[in-house]
Amino acid sequence: MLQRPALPFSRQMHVSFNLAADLDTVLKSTAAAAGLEDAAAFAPEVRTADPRHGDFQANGVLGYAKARKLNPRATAEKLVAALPDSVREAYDFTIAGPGFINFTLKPTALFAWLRAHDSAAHLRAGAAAAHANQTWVVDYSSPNTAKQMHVGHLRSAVIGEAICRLLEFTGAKVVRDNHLGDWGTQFGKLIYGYKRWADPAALATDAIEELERLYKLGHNATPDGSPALDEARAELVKLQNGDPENVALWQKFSDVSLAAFQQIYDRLGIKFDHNLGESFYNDKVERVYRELTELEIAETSEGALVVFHPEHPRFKTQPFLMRKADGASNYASTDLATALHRVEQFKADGIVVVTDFRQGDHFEQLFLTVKKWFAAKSYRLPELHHVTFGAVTGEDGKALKTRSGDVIKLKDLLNEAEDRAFAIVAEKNPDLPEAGRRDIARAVGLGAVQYADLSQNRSSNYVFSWDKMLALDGNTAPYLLYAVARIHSIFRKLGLDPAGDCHPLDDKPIPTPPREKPDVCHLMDDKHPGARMAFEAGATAFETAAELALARKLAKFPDAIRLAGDTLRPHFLCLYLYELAGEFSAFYTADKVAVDDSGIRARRLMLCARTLLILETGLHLLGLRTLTRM
RNA sequence: GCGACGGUAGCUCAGCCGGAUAGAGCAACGGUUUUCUAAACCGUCGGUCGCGAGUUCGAGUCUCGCCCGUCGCGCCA
Repeated sequence: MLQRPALPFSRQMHVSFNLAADLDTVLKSTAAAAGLEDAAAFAPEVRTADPRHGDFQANGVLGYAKARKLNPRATAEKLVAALPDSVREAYDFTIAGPGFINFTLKPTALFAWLRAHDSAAHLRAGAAAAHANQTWVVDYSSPNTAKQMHVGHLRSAVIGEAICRLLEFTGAKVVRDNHLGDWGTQFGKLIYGYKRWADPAALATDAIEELERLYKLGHNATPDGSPALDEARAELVKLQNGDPENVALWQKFSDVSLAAFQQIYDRLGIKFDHNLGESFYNDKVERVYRELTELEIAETSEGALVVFHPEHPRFKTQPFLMRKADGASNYASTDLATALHRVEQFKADGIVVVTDFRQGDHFEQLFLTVKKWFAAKSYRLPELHHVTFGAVTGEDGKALKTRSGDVIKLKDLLNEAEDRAFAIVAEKNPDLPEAGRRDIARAVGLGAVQYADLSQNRSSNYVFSWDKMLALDGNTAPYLLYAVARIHSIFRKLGLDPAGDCHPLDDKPIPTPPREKPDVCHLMDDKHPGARMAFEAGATAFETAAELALARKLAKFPDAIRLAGDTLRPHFLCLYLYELAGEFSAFYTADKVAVDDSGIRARRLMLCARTLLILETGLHLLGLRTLTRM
């Protein structure tokens, strides 16, 4: 997997991105060099360590030695004795306890890592090995058309977008696909209501609001068993049979819905590549029925076409119902067609579907079915991931509702976030002009909502609390944004540009990182790339506890990215960024940056620049906008 | 009934392939500002990791049983 020589640090100024991964590789080959028996089976298990013990620790010796009835400490000593110079140059190491090997980066190696990873492009180039040359389709948000997005749509959108960005950062080509709920029986009632009571003025001002009103009217006018319900069903049949008038209405519903959704998406930094809703797969389900029937994966049961999985304890009797007894398709059939389309049209290596946990059974059955189907047909089988998340509840533990008990519209929720943030900004920073405060409030308010959703393990329910998400203490967006703003402030005061790279995720191609940097630094000048870090020239070695703690935390960024990307759990990145911001705040308090000693000042500016780079890169990966002041 | 997810400090949550003395924030109490944004920092207090067994050098983490909560389980998505 690693094509580069696995040296954590070498004289060629080549520095690995993920130090832990490279250390693991080196230790594995060291085991062979040290003559350990069965060395090929030795797994070093290098991971980031509690800072009290060092930067990284290798725990693998214990399990390895125990399985072979060896003395773990003696084995560890043998291994350590054979460590190559590359490791000796870069790390101090000790054997501790029963046989842990602790590695602490030497300040020179730490310095070299920070020197090398000085731009978003370099960070991305380092991270891109994980999903290089892969295409991933991410299916998220996926609201129903002709309805408002409400608070229940927040998590899928926010988590999905963060996952897209993580996958892109780790090298994947990402296809963002909004699998809209744009087909179904509700359109019969909506058309019924629309044809009788549509208000053109209301449609012009807030179309979605009006469509919701018309659906309710249509629904209330067509109780079970009524002749009106038959009429509504007739409208649905006409739509399904391609009646031009109803198709045009349906198209209008979709168009105005998408326009309304985009207003939300714009605020959350989301832009879909495709909006292939259920309707798109109408003419593609026949093939699914045919192939699954021919393959005898599907069978008829009680008039419906279903799939059972005999090898599965539950799904051998719990059917996957893919065509209703009346012949109509349902979401199982369209989801099967969707999987096929993503593989055939997008050449997906991975598919990620982001929905709440209640759909767990459905996707488990879907994926089991897809695996059998694709295997039988020799279709390429992508990685299939159902990314689930828990419910959003109020502080009483119940579903989030307005005071009057209605569903909270997402639009209103985002507005309230901005308003609340504005009130805080106005209080904390009254000197700022109105426009500046508004802009800060937008970033802080929306960021707070996004970050609150992302910072918690997505598997559990999450308690929505304005006060907690907008707090300046703790693992919150304002705390992180404040750290970013303080760093900008330092550079602003000194008249310096922290890197000219304040928006690290702008659409730049992933470049091959330049490997040489000029030793001679020039005055800051945008026309001389590579010279913009002039303020770092003459930086001396890190000395203070706060400098070292911050520097060491910075070098753990690759591990956070790897963990979040591998598990599709953005909260690992959040936690890292929070800890990094904490280290920075401690450093900021303990060590003044703008000191007279040029060497000290240069190295502290370098720490500031790297902290800013990684905080901003990380926050942008989460979908947040960062600020230069707040 | 079967299954998924959750149960860790008073509250809200982290805790990666089993690893070292289980960590944060809030709340409570105490301290820090002629210095780059105090929207900050430092400290103190706070634990039967739901309960009980088991596996092992080592369990919050794995296995089994039980309790509690949320949710899912045939024609909604």
